[in-house]
This record gives sequence, structure tokens and C-alpha cells, in this order.
Amino acid sequence: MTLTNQLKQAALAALNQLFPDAAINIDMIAVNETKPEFTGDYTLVLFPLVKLLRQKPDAIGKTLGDHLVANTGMFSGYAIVSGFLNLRVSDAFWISFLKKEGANAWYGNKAAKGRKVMVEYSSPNTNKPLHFGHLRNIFLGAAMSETLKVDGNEVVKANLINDRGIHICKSMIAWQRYANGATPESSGIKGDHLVGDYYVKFNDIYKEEIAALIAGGMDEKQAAKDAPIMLEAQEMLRKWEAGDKETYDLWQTMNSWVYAGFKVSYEKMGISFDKIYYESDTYLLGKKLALDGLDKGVLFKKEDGSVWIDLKEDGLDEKLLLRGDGTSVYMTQDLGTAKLKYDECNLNQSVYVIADEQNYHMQVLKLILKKLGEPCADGIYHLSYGMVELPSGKMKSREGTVVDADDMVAEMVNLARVQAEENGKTAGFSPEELRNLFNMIGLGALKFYLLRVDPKKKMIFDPKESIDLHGYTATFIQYAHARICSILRKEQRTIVPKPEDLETLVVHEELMALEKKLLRSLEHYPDVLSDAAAEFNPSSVCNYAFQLAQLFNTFYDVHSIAKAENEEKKQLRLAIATMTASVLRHAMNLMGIALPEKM
RNA sequence: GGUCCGGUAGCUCAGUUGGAUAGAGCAUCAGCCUUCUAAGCUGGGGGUCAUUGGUUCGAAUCCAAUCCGGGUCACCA
Repeated sequence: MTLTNQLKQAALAALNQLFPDAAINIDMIAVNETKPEFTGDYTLVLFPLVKLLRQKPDAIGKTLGDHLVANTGMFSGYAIVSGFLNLRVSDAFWISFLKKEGANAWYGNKAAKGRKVMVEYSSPNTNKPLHFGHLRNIFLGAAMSETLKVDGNEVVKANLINDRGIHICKSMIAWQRYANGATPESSGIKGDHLVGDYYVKFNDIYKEEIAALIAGGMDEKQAAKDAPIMLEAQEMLRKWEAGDKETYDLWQTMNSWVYAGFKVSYEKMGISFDKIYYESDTYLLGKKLALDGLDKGVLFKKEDGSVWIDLKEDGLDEKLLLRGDGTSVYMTQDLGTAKLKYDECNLNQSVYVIADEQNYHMQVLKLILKKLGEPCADGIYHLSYGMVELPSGKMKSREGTVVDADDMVAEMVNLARVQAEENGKTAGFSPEELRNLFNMIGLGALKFYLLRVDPKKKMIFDPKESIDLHGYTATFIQYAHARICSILRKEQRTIVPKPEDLETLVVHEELMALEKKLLRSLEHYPDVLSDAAAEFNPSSVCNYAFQLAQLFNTFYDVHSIAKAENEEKKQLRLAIATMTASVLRHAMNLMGIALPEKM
């Protein structure tokens, strides 16, 4: 149990003992870290107790403060400042904390909850390469998976590949018409990019054909329907669904190019999945669900044969689930996939990392499953995130205004190289080490940039103002870590903490303010992880790690570790520094960001 | 129009059960390397927390209304 919770419990027990007649509950006890301008470590707010106890806040504070100091052993003193009880945590508490957790490389991990969670993320279409917007999704999903793991959940990382549908046929048609049989091998273009090029080509031709039809006197709406290339794409989709061999072969071939391309991208980013679903495998499952729903009377059929669900009672609209011709729509597939995931993996929760433009879709998905009586409905959680936009507005792959993911990764790694060279930081490294280092820094900066913001807020990314490597960045945290490692190397200490190093720790002198602040921050870490998991918000982990690194840098500047005032202090500071590095590593590891030992 | 989300320093953002004088980073200005890595540290300037009203000991935080920006409401995915 962390200090904040211990304090709340202790205060509750104390108040119940001191004021047996008053009905005090834990919610009335508000505890915060003491603001820097006051002396103390933790502050208990007295105002909420005033009415109930019918005493002045300062009087309550004195009674409670005396009792806590005398009975808990956690506090060495207190001060009351206008209604706030500022408690000073005893040095003994901090030292015993450091001895207990200082060599625990898994500090922050919670006990297993026997709970299984699937996190679906990335979920790309196979008609184009990944772009910057996908990166937010991917990093968020990966970071959230790891955060849920250390919170005690068993996590299945899943990727649902959208490999079928009209948009896939568009790339295929354009490739057939214009590629002259070009392959990734023959063209030297990465498979996903090659296919994406033909998706863009389709839209260019489509626009031209519409323009030609309009010039011939057709109205715009009709032209959009009648453009030959669109008709060809639709015909191709029908052939695909009918299992036409030639179409199917082309589809498999082009998809295989895309998968090979994605594999390279994912590996470069350090992203992996436990389970991969293909919509081409799952899209028929929803259909059965819909037909069963029809039998049960949950759904209804219109005159043209289309199947709908009426959600008007729930403040929503009617929603189509099967077209007049019996084919399924996006929602129908998702119903099937949701059930499949649940039945196959025996999940307690199924998390979907999907952009906020699909909030309504996800709301409807959950509601329909509920009405169909599917148990998977309750476990669905939509981790909704804001889209990444350019200063000029949304990225549109059809118009080629996207920032490509592979390019972005390469640019960041290059930026890391350029800045290291400019600062003369490349001495003493082998070429191989430098490659690794620039990867860590470039990729770390990119991941941190996308993860440090609250997921639900949309973000605007200006490619011209490339991502900074100073200030609130992964680089800053990496640098603090490398500094600590440098000290540990020189002191013949291991980077990974060893329990033996803590056994001999003795502290006679009073802890200094910055020593205590670091310990307070370290002690708080498990709560940060719990909150991040509960709120589905990894940005709080980023925030915490940055603050911890910042605090360490201040400490580093003010106090020497290697040349501490005496041997006791030195041992203490080495232990604090070691644990700081360990926690930074733990936190950043959850975000998928590696920390170098030298930089 | 219905509905959902957002509006905090010039810019990008923290600020979660209501708590003390609203905090970081970037940018800008002034300092700090013979001392454990200056990709760092210290300090200055910079705010009607969109607006108005309400709830109370106390509101950036809760409630209502308004303004602004965005998403969504397809036999698209």
C-alpha cells in the first residue's frame, strides 16, 4: 500500500478513535502532496471535517496531528497552516521504503488479478501504407497493453486486418490497369507503398473520369456512380465475394506485398501482436448473428429485404445490418468479430483502440450486442483517441496529403544523428552502437511525442517544425538515465540494482530536501501506474517519468553523488539514483521506449 | 438541427474523488561547465483558466445557459 493510502487509513482510524460519535468515512479524508512553499510532505485538508466534528479546523488538526505522530510511526512532526495539516514523514519511513523497494526491478507491478483483457490496435487497411495517424493508434495500443499487464491483467495484443472491401478492390483495379505487372521486387518499392500508390492512382483516374462525364452533360452525383473505374471496382468486389479464382489470387498476391511491408514497419517500431484477425475470415460471422437476431425478433426486415435494428428507444436511430442483397456492412462484421474474440479467448474485457470519429459506431456496436443478448457486450471498452491533423487539416490518403509512418521514423532517427553530431556526442561509440543509439533516441522521441498527450485530445502535427529533442521529451529522460548509469559505472555498481547494496545502508544524518523529494516521487510511482491503467491514459506515465527525470537533474546539479559529504550520504544517494534509473526504465519500457546507458 | 468531445501563458500541453499564491516544455531575456555527461541547471517576463450566472468555508475542476472549434448522425469503412 502506498503512503497516501496508508495515511488515509491511519487518519480514518485515528478520527474514529478520537471522535467515536461522528460518522466519518474515507471519502472525507483528502490527502495531497504538500505544496513546495510549505514545510511538510503530505497535507491533510481539514475543512471537510469541520461541520461533522463541530470544531475549528486548527483544533482538529492539532488533535489529529498529535495522534498520528504518536501512534503511526510514519510522521516526525506536523504544522497547521490555515486549515491544512502538513505532515512531515519521518526519515525512517523513507529509508525503510528505499531498503524494501530499492532493488526491486519490478517495483510498480501489481499482483495478478486473474483477469484477461484483449487490446486491439493498429488494425490497418491493406490498401495503403501506415501513416502518422496510425502511429498514435499503434503506440497508444502498445503502451496501454503493457500498462494493463503491470496492473495485473493478462493481456492479448490483437490486430484486426481490414483486408477486404471496396477500398481494397480500388488498389487492385488500378494495379491491373496501370502497373504492367510491377511487383515490389521489380520496382524496388516496399510492398505497402506500392499498393498505396495504386490506391492514389485509382482516385486520380476516378476524378478524371467523373470530370469527363460531367463535361459530357451528366450531373455530378450520377457521374460519381457511373465512372467506369468505379464500376470495375464494384464488379471486382462481387467477383471476390463469389470466390472468383483470378480475383482471389490477385487479392492474395497484393495483400502479401502489404503484409511484408507492414512487417518491416512494425519491426522497426518494435511493435508486435499476439493474435491477428483478418476481416476476410470474420466478416461472415456477423451475418449469422444478424439472422439469429431476426429470428429472435430483435431485428426487423424491410420490404426490400434489408435487415435493421431499431435503436430509437435508446435515443439513437435505425441501423442497417444487412443490405437488400444480403451482404454485410462494417457494423455486421464487427459484431461477429466481437463475439469471436470473446468466445475464443475467454475475455473479461475487450479494448478497442479506435479514433474518436467512430465513437458513435462503437456505442451502437455495444448496444446491438447487448440487445442480441451477447455476453461480450459488457466487456467492450472503446479507447477513443483524437485524430492527428496537419496544420492544413485532416490527412487524406486519397489525396496523398499524409505524413508517411516509415518516413517519419527515418526522419526522427536522422534527426537524432544530426543533433548528436552537432553536439559532438558521437565520440567513443562504435558505428553499431551509434546506430542503436540513434534508433533509441529517434524512435523514443516519436513515441513520447504521441503518448505524452491525453489520448482523447486531438493533436495538430506540423511536419515543418520537426519534433524537438529538448525539454518535455523522451531524450530528456534518456539523458537523465544515461547520467545515472555513468555514475554507477564509475562506482563499480551494476545498472540493475542488487539487494546486497542496500543491506549496508545506514543513515544518521537528516535527509536533505531533494533526497526526500526524490524518495517521495519514487514512492508514488505505483499509484501513477494504477491511475494510468484505470483511466486508460498512458500520458500520465510520460508525465511522471519526465518529472522524475527533471527532479533528478536538479538533484544532480545541487548535490554530488560520487563526492558526497561522507560515505553514508554517498551510499544513500547511490541507492536513490539507482532506483530512479530503474523506475525510469520501468516506466519508459511500458511506453515502448528504450533508455541508453550511454549517450 | 440531434448528439458527443474540446476551449488553461505567444505556441504545445499538465492540472481526475472541489483545497493553499493555477504549473511544465518550447520561444524570449539574464546567469551557470578546472568539479559525477551543459541533449543539463538556476532565475526573469508572460494568465479576465472561452463568457455569464449558480452551488459553498473554498471552483480551472461540479451544475445551467451562451459563444467558438471539431467529430458523428450512409445499403462507406
